Amino acid sequence: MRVSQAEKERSRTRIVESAARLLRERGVDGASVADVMSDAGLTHGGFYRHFDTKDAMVRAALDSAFDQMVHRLDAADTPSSSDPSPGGLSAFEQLYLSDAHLAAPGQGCPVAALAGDVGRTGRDVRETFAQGVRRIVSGMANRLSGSRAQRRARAWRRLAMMAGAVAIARASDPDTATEVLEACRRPLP
Amino acid sequence: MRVSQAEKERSRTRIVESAARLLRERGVDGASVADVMSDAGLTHGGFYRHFDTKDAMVRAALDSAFDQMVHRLDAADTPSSSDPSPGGLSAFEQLYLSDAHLAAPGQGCPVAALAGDVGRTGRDVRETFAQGVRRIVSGMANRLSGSRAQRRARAWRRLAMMAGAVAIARASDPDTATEVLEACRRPLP
DNA sequence: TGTACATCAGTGAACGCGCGTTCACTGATGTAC
DNA sequence: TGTACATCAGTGAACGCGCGTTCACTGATGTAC
Repeated sequence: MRVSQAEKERSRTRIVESAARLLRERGVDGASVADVMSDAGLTHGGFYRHFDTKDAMVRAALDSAFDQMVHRLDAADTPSSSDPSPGGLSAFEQLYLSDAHLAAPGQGCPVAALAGDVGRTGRDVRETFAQGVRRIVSGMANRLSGSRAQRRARAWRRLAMMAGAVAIARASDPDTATEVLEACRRPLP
Repeated sequence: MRVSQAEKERSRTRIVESAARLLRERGVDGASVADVMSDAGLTHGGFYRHFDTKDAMVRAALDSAFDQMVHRLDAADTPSSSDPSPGGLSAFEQLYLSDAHLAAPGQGCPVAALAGDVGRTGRDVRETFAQGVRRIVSGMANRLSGSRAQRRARAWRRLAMMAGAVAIARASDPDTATEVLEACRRPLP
């Protein structure tokens, strides 16, 4: 049942998109190769026609998730419209700290969902993750004011706070989740 | 080979301490019951004389890890010595954002190490986690100035930022790790 | 353009392995007299 | 205080299960002539 090259490429795209969602929802260990293939409408046996190892799939899925995130950052904040007041939240930051983001990890930021998991994986996956995080930070820094170093430092602080807040909120009860998100929605330099 | 009640209690303490370390080092799925029992100097078969399920062990281990963290917060920051300058870092925060904390997750903050994992576990574990997080936040808030609500909100923001920063640093390459930690060491209101 | 054949995407069974949990067993501890 | 016996902490083998990965196979695709 060989399929065409174009069909194979579409399969690979579906696999990566399924992986990007399931990894964020269930974690690196919780999203099995069989789960991902099944979600992509395939059987698990064909997996190794697309990736050498599960790790390779994780890396491709992280790239895809970070692509999605950077795209959302670009869409939410045009450089001119953002940084509305000193310390005010940009549109991207409001989305990040929203209840919708809390409830939909599969479509959300891979930093909030997977930083802990990735910290325990191999060097290659961490390299891929770090590259993605730097893309988000660069995008955020571009939309801030101040010197280059100041903007970059502020972007790091804001991303760390937001990712930490969403991770804590997801790991807690609803009241605690509301409290941490609410606190992080206040102005920050 | 029954052992005395006192010996059983000592076994339980060793199991919980091993679990508290291994969970933070390897994650909830990565630290197996057999691993933990072996680390505590026992065989895995006896595990269920101490806990009904692995989940119950995770909850006890989280309590222990949060105890350790709150104790360290108390030791590092006596209420009078902290909040040295507006926005300055307390001794606890300096430790939190240190390279030593980065390199020793097994002895470090369970929020930075396990928030992602706990977000995917059952309600009981999340409840235990939330309780621990609130203890840390209360401790931090006590050492800040301003109104009660302001102190609490600032404590949430700082904890979220620090936990996010350490998680990102552990999931990245050394250069990126240094950059995010360095950025978060700067003053924050 | 048509034919012959090599390639290979996808299938489904199977591999060894480690997981959480259970169980029969051992023998020191705790208890009842 | 000493004896008889029930309790149960800890051992090590075993359970079913799902994991990542491998493999023989199928048959449509791609290629060489």
